[in-house]
Amino acid sequence: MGVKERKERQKVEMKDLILQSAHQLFLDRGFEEVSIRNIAEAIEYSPATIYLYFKDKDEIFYALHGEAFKIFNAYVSPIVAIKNPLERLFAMGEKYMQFAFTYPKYYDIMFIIESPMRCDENSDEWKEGGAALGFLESIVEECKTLGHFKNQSPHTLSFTIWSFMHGMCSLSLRERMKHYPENEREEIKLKAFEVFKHMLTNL
Amino acid sequence: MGVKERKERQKVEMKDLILQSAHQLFLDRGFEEVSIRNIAEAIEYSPATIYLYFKDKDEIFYALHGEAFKIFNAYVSPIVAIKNPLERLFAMGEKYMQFAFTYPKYYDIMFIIESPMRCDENSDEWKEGGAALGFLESIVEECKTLGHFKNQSPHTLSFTIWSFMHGMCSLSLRERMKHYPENEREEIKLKAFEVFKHMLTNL
DNA sequence: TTGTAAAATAAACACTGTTCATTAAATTTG
DNA sequence: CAAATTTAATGAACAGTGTTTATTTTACAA
Repeated sequence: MGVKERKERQKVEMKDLILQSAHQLFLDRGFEEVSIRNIAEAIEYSPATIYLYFKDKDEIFYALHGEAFKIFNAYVSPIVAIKNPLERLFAMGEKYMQFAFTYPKYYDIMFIIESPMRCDENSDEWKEGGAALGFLESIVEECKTLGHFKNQSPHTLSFTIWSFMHGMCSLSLRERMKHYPENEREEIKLKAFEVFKHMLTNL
Repeated sequence: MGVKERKERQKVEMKDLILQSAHQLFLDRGFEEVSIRNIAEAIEYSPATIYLYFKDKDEIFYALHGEAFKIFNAYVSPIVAIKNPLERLFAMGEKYMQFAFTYPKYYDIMFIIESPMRCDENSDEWKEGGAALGFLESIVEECKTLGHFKNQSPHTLSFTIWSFMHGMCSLSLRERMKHYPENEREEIKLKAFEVFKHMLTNL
């Protein structure tokens, strides 16, 4: 009877099991450092079994890509409580930084790692990603209604802000700040963030 | 007699041959996509021979890292002809972008790829890298003498500028702009650059 | 209980970076 | 010049990677 239904349920359960295991391993070691065999071993199945549920490693990447954005959105969401939109925008920037350095492996998957990165048309993996970007744009728009950012389109300005935040985080995560003395690195990031906020305030 | 000298000369010649071959292959396919065996095949030696001249693949990475920065510095250098320092700064930003999209594989090695990235103390690989950053700082300093960027330290501001430029370039190179319609991507980058320049002008 | 459909796997393929014992070449010594 | 020694190059292997396929095991239906 309900055998077909149960089979489908078991199928998604197995997919979840794989994903959950991959999730934890990626968080610890990073995407490139985790092999299909590692995941298989963790769930006590053979490597070939993984391929009955995911076409290839990229397919797992896509799933975790969406997952990471969900976690990001949850991480950032508390800022909605902030009334002043400019303050909220700045708080979002701070949350973005904190997220990047708290969950560097997620950040990698979301913004740095090279992978097919489809989302041409069907998208689906970028639904959560687009939500995060849309959230930023909506805050920028709200700032505009209060008289900030004169003559600037929220669309363009959002990308400008994202670019700065991402640049700072990815340069740091990918160890391109080593020419700055170790004890100054944290400070220079914070100061650069202050400078950028100042630039936005007087825009 | 001069046999020792000749041997040393041959040693650096061999190193150069390997590097030259690796250089071309990396430029075509990217660092991760080129194997030691590929390089060995290209120079018609066995893979093990590579290891007589380079400790490991990272060692080759370091060499090419310096090489890429030399090419970058040469690419940017024409802007010294520009008298006005603010104009020169903006021209450097434009050159930076052009370089990133003209030589994406170099840009990868320089700023994105994950690799030991030492330079703790001895440095040497970052000599050219530091030169590029120093060049930027000197331009910012010159802008300050002309009254721009009041109350901002060139050190911090340089990193702020670098962060924005790198963020924009790396988001684009790593395909994180796919949620923007294909025909708008180029425009949004140019517009964001304009916005950032405007922000700097009124700083 | 037998036949069939589905799920899981062992084994292989073609790669990867890297090491090491062995062979080949060049140089020094007797 | 021949023998001994140092140096250079390599073949073969190790342990790993993503992925595919033929085979076996399991689960269900008749």
